[in-house]
Amino acid sequence: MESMGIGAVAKAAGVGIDTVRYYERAGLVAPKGRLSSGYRRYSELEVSRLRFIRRAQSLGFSLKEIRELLALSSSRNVASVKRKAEAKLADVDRRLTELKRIRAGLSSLVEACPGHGLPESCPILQALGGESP
Amino acid sequence: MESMGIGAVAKAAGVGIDTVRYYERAGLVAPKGRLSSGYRRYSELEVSRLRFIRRAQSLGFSLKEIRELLALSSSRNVASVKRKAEAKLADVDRRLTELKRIRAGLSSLVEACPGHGLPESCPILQALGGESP
DNA sequence: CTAAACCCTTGACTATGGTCCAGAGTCAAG
DNA sequence: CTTGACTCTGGACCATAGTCAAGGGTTTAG
Repeated sequence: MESMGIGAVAKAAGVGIDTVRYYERAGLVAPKGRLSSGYRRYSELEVSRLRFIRRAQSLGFSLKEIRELLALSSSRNVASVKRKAEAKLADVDRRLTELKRIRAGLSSLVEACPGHGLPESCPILQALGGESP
Repeated sequence: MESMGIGAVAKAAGVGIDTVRYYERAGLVAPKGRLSSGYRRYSELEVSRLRFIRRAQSLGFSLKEIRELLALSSSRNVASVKRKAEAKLADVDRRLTELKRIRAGLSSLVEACPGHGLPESCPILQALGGESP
């Protein structure tokens, strides 16, 4: 498989054709070349790049951040790539901490609710109606 | 301060006036009442509600989810309130699991990257460019 | 009373990350 | 050569979560 069309590259990377073109508009992937007809031609390199994008997205990077990451990877600046990943990790940790806090609050509310009786006996309603949970 | 206008409630909750009206359209907050002129009037209750929305949002809840959360408070059925809170807790747990997965992926990548040298030595670029776990 | 500050509605516009469609052109198999 | 699959461009459309502007009316302080 020397080179492939947009349908093949999309299928190989597990994304939609429109998504490939969307990523191209967003400056994330470019075809290896074009036929005289205008048809885009891709190689395995672009498949890897598309998979990189998907993987990075699943790790919580926005397309803008991924574009920066890709730019850095071609500038061969390993230190910058690491710094960006570290910043993202810190962001994830912050979310994790806050989510754990709300989990604890919600959990104690659920445990304290008898599940029957008057609304006054339900701490969930008390918490939502009155002060913040 | 018996009652306040939209500007005051927005300021007290730390959001924009347009945002308050947007939340009203989205069914998240309603003014306590209106003047004959049509001006919205709010009490401290709405300030709490707005603050709750902001906090829940910062924890990664969408406005749709927050609306569901808030709907719990207007239900008079304690059992159903408890069930919904439990479902929301399960939601939070799923989020937590996903975030932990993201954290683990990022963390191992960051730890394995030397922060200098050739891109070939950077596992952030290598791992993301290669296969998926 | 006047003027500043405030508020009203409607509707357009922003960014993100796509998805879909029309109408036309191109490619590959039979 | 014909047919069906594929691809092209451009633009519309979706949801989410706002933000801003136009062109009014209202409230309040001096």
